[in-house]
Amino acid sequence: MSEIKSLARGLKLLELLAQAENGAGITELAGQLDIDKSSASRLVQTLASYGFAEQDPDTRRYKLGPRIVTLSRTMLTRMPLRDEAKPFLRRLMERTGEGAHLAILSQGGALYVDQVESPATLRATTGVGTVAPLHCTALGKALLAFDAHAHFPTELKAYTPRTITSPETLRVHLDQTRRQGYAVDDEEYEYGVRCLAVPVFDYRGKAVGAIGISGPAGRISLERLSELAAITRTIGQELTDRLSFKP
Amino acid sequence: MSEIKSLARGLKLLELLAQAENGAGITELAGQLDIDKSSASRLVQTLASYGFAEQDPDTRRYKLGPRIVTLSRTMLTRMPLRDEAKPFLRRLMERTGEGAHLAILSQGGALYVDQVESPATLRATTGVGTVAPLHCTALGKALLAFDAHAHFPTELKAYTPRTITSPETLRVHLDQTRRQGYAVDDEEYEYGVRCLAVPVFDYRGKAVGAIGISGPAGRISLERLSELAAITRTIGQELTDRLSFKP
DNA sequence: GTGCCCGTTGTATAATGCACAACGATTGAC
DNA sequence: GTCAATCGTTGTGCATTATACAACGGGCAC
Repeated sequence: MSEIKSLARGLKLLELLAQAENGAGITELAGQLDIDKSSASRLVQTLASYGFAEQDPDTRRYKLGPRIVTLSRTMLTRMPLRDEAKPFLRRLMERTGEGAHLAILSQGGALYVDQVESPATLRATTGVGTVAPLHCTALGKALLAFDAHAHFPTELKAYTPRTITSPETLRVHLDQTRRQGYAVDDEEYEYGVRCLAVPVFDYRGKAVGAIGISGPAGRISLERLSELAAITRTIGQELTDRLSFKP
Repeated sequence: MSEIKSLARGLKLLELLAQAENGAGITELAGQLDIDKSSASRLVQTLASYGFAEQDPDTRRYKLGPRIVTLSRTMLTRMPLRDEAKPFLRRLMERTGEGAHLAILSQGGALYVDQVESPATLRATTGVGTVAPLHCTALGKALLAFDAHAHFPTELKAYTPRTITSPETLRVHLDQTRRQGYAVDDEEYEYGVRCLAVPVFDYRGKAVGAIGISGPAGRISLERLSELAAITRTIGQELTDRLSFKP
């Protein structure tokens, strides 16, 4: 049980550095963690000596270090699901013409772990590493509906007027999602952006992620929706089939 | 001076987890750091409780956690150079037809922090977060030649028969790079891949990064080299100009 | 079933991180 | 230009805390 306190503080400092827009000063950091300046200074120095933090030579303020970017990449390249899904994401993009994404459940949201951008000039781009809410994105809904580990969100924040904010409505919506086998985000997270997503299962039948497309509502029209859903479902099923032979 | 020991150990554990291909066990980790199993267990538990590590429920082995990917993204989005460079990277890709990259000096190499992929089916893709050697890549050479903070590599590892492995040759080569204002990697890092890069300077005249293109040697032919170099130099200069008004 | 190896947990001791304080450096106001 | 205030860093004694040792419980192979 017992956490290592100073390691925990160091990690909290990393999160604070991440939140700070233009870096953070030692005094400021110490205040937020309610620890002494000297402790904060030494902790951040340690982070810096391993490349996890960096000091601006001019302002003496600290920010996140480059080592994190490196680690992130090695983590992503070590993710088997990502390798398996890549060609299917490409196909999904080519057949629909829209940006394709792969997400997993993480940190109470949908974590985007890979993408294939659409060549169209007008494109909805959600970068790898983003955590999107579960209740108003297609990938999120797909995870929420099919992944047993997903916690039903306690707060349904409204991002647009179309966002579903009532738990009952969302539950009904998720039932429908399960029945039809794919999830839709109809401008519920961002104005003018529609998304479609389907879950992906591993050899044990457990949902391990979701793939989907995302694009301007003008191109992903309501008339094309069922056609695009069919394509997405097919490719999702193919990926699931591929993952069935992995144990 | 004095490092916080347990934080340092936690960070070392992160690096070990990054190196481990298929996750790592506690005993194994403890052995590599020469600490007790119990310490390693508690440290990794702390990492896990903040999402920096993750335990496979089946094998009980640990691997890197998803929080790192999130942090990496926030760090990249907070990097001003990246925002400034993005449109220039796009232009570079459009005018040359090759994949364009932005790199900074970090961890003794060239850290790729952004890219715009070529639409061509045959493309050389080096993902964001990769650290490439300085002596045999165009971006690396550009940084090595123009960034005063760059340390001359102690070991010049040969990746292909064309890799420059002699320090004297490399110094002469870097002099030439400085004179002509752009760097070339002629299949010195990867077979069949040629790259071109130019440094980018901030308002103080200090090199803060490099941008360049990378593609199959068939398309980046030696005849087109000077033409492509001119384009890259021009766009690099434009980005440098843009950064001059930032203080 | 039995022995082995793994990850986790309890505990006393000693090492380590912490609070307080002082120091140099930088910034801003007058 | 001078002074004061603030910031980040560094020393140091004390007390908290991380650690090593040991024991435990579970999974796996034989």
